[in-house]
Amino acid sequence: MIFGFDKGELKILLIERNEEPYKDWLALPGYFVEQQESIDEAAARILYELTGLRGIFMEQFHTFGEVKRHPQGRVITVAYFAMIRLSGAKELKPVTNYAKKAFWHPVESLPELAFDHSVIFNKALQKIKRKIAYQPIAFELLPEKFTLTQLQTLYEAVLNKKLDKRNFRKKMLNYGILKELDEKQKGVSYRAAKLYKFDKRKYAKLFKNELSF
Amino acid sequence: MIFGFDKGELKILLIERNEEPYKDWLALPGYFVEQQESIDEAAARILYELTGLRGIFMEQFHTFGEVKRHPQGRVITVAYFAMIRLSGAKELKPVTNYAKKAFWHPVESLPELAFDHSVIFNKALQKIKRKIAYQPIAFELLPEKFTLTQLQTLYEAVLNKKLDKRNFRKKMLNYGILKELDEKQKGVSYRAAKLYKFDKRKYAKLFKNELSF
DNA sequence: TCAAAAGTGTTTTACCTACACCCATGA
DNA sequence: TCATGGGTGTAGGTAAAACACTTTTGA
Repeated sequence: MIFGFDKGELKILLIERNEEPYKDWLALPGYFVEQQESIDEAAARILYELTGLRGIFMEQFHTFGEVKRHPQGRVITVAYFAMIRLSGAKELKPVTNYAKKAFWHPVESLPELAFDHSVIFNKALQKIKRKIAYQPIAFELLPEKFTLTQLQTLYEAVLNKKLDKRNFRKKMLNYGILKELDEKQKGVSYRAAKLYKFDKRKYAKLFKNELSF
Repeated sequence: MIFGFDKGELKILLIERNEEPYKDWLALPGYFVEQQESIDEAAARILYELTGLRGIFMEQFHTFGEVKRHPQGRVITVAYFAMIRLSGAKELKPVTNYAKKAFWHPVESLPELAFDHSVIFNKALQKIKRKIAYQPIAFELLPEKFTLTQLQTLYEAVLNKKLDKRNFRKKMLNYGILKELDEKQKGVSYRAAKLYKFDKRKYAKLFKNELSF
């Protein structure tokens, strides 16, 4: 499950399958773990094969092991989610043969997916909804420099509800984990907004393990 | 990982292994998934073989897939935690042959465990520390009828810190998920405390999915 | 009557919520 | 000059935290 955020919408990466079963169906990216790699490494490798990106934030969230979830025998899936920055048009050229193509799709109005992938998707979405409230995963989806409105729009997209602008800003700035930059937005036809950075050091200092947003 | 709570202490069930590798070492209970069962079913079966109990609260929490975690080749472990009521002396007679014996051990001062089981244990403990704050898992560890002091002692054991009695009671009762019984403790040589029950229906009514304790 | 735990309120502080207008900018 | 989003403060309510004494019971 690879999440991205673009134009105010939360999106996930889907592939069109090129293998039986469920050939031509849409599915979540994923493949088998090799003999000599850990499951974390496998997840990172598969992400790399699909997007060409490394060093991306990834986290395991659940393992699916129903007997009948794969029509041709038992398959156990260890599911991960990743979050990547979708700044501009990132080219997607799958280096894999199990996928015809890969593309971004908004999490609203997802089509039916192969296998039990809709179940997996729902679990992931639920997980990040909770997680965004106490860990700084939102910043993984934004460009390095972002405006408070972008950040708020992201929260609104993930939580699927409107937030109050003044309260949101107050709260965010109060945590003291944003660094205000001496820089403003460019190329907009309205008052340019200040840019901010996520301040990892302050975050790490304040919260050894976790943070209550 | 099977948690229990007894005499104010949080405990887990350990086994002494009867198989190589790590024969005679202490370890977390667990074994292989059969061909025709889901991983959830396997976890429930293994719990049953060890304790004779069914219908216990269980939840998957992480999957461990490092290449070298098992000396004799690759083993992927899907780890679950379970919570059982330890009222009185429950007999433990392992029906399994991979364990010589099984016994309860306080989570404080755990000895070194086989494989990477100490890592697994720490992850589980971390998980329930967070989870007890927003989901009613504590009640799974207590007898059906319990006093507020017992409940508080359990929270203190899990969170590993003292809580204020008055604030704890106020908060708990305010959630409205406890049913006060017309009954009191018996056999204590001090003022007997009121007994309470966890009220599942009220909980379900108030919170479709989750609760913020 | 003693020991042990049950049970109970108030004050202070921090945070959450609701709410509306002026400002800066580029087109 | 207009359209668009940027940016700001306050008041009221709710929940959290700190804190100590009286009551009940059985031994």
